[in-house]
Amino acid sequence: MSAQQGPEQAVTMRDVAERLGVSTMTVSRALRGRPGIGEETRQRVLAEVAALGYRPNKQARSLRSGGPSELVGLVVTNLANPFYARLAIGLEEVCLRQGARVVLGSTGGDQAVEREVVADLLERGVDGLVVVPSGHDHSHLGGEQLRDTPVVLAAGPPMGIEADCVLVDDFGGTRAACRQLIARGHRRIGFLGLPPSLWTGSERFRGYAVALEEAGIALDERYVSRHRGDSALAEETARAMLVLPDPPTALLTANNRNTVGALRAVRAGGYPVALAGFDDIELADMLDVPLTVVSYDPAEVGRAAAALLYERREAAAAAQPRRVIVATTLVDHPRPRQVRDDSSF
Amino acid sequence: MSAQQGPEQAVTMRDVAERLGVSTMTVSRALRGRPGIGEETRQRVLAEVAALGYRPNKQARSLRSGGPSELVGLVVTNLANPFYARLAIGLEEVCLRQGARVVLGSTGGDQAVEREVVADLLERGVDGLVVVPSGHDHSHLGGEQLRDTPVVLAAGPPMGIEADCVLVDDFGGTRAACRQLIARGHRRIGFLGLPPSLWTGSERFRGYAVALEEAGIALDERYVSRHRGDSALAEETARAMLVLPDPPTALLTANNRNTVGALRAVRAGGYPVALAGFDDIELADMLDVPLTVVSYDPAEVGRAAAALLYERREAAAAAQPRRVIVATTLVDHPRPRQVRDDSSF
DNA sequence: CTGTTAGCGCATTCAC
DNA sequence: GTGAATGCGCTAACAG
Repeated sequence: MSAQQGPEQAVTMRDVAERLGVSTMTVSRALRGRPGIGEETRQRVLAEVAALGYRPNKQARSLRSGGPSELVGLVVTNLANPFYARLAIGLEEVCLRQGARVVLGSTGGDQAVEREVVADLLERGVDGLVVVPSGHDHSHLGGEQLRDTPVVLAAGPPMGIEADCVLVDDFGGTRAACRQLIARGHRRIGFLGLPPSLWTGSERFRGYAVALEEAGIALDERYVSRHRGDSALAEETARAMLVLPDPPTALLTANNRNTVGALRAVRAGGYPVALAGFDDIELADMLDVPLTVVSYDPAEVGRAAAALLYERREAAAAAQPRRVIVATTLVDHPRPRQVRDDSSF
Repeated sequence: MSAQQGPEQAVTMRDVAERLGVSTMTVSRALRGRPGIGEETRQRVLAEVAALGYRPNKQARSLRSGGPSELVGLVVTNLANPFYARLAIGLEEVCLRQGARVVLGSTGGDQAVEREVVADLLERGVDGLVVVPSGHDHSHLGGEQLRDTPVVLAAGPPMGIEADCVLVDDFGGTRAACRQLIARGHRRIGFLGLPPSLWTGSERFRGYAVALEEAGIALDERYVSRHRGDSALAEETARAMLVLPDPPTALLTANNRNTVGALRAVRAGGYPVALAGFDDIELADMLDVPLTVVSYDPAEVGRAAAALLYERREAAAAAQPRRVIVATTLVDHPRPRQVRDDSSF
């Protein structure tokens, strides 16, 4: 139980050593499988360690050795966003192979908080940082203050600093989706997106615009909306587009909230409109409205980020910044995603 | 940028002290706002700290002071489960007020892994552990090995150990849902649940059974299924119930997967059946099938767990184990949950 | 008010 | 192969 009798001091290396009549160095060597110790001695030590239930203190170890803390910081706005949650899983998976764990740093999308979180994680001696940046200015993620701690940006390219990053193929995915709509005969395609100031807002719109251009379709501003709002606003916007004199026959939505809004608008109004959207939606197969989505694996973003982190450590620190793009696939009438994969709930 | 020129040693307290011609203690006192230092000196120190960009090393601090590491471990099966993700948010929120961050420990539902994760987190000197246990045997979460590290169980009661815990009102929530079905005139109510070996499986079934009993309705085993499967299996099971000679007029589902399966079965077959389920479902308002859900706030579980952790630290370590129950509410035709609440995606 | 001594738990470096 | 000294960065405890 967590409630102990006495202060119950932690067992230290010295306790093990004294009991065996050896020095702490011998214990240390045995524990870490280092050479310079007899096989017999090693066994004796390990036995005593098990008997006493001794556990090395990793903080002290990394302090003395100057080695890695085996802690990697993950800075995101909000884990409730399944993208981040799944990114975290991928990150943890790869970090674990290196013996490292992930420390959470939620920012709530606040740039000032992000700075604090980064500073705090650095004080904790993390070996690296994976950041999904909230703003456009990334200067706090570079320069002196980081003291050699590698940083990998996720889902957005570095701005104002040099750093490795992992991106989703926002452009290619959106273009593919738009192409498919065009291939199915649509020429008036509405776009519900995000502000151009956001990377995803800019790239996904570019995918839309390029696909249109490649097909020789002129971009009609009446069919374009780029704002940062909730799904209610998206629904409103979609509805407004669908009652134009010459309404679009298809809607391309650049993110989840817009997709949900568009779905509602279409369903409520019963418009004969094709839908395609970036990002998967749960239970999409159960909706009455057929939907094509641009799908990708957020965990892969996390895995790639971790890989970059560790590769950077191997390489000369000053090597060229690398950029990894995670691919997307187009999915029709998407099948349900298994979201809850343990059976406790 | 993360690529520096030289080894660029970290700035230490000594660097600050030497530059100012004072001792490291003076710097330490200034930094921690401790008394026993002149206001003027403090300002000089703080200025130099800022100038050098000095950051205290928290690992060294907690090592020397024997104080808290300000790290709390979260042990769950899988963050992709939104329950755990939101629990993590609540936990982080409260921990942050105490200056602590959350370290992730995913187990994948594997008991052996859970043991390792707990051991590893202890080696890292976490101040506390919040665990959503995978199995029935919690002995590895108690006893000597924990060395005074408080543990709080979440979503399941301690078994074989004494520990604080936070539970969801599985029983009450399910009973309320079942009562509502009964109040609406249903008497043949099917139940799709989890194995009795699981806490949630047992408690939620109890809620169902008690509600029936209170209404004087006999429990009919043909209407009861309790297995651990995916939503496809649940769909199959629901369908089988609905084609009975005397089919249920309502289905009560004890968790997400069963709810989804039931929804599919009902939708596909067009059966005139009422549905009620434990746990919220996204986009439930967009489905054609009306649904009542037992809703609760997973973040509250995290918050409560953190609170217990810190209260335990204040209290005598040997105080009585506490148990907090998080309330549930019944929601009809649930409104959409805002899942992605930042605007980057 | 400030500095000195000592040491947290462990590992590097060098003796032996 | 093993042990002693030394110090990682920081802070109690006591000195001045």
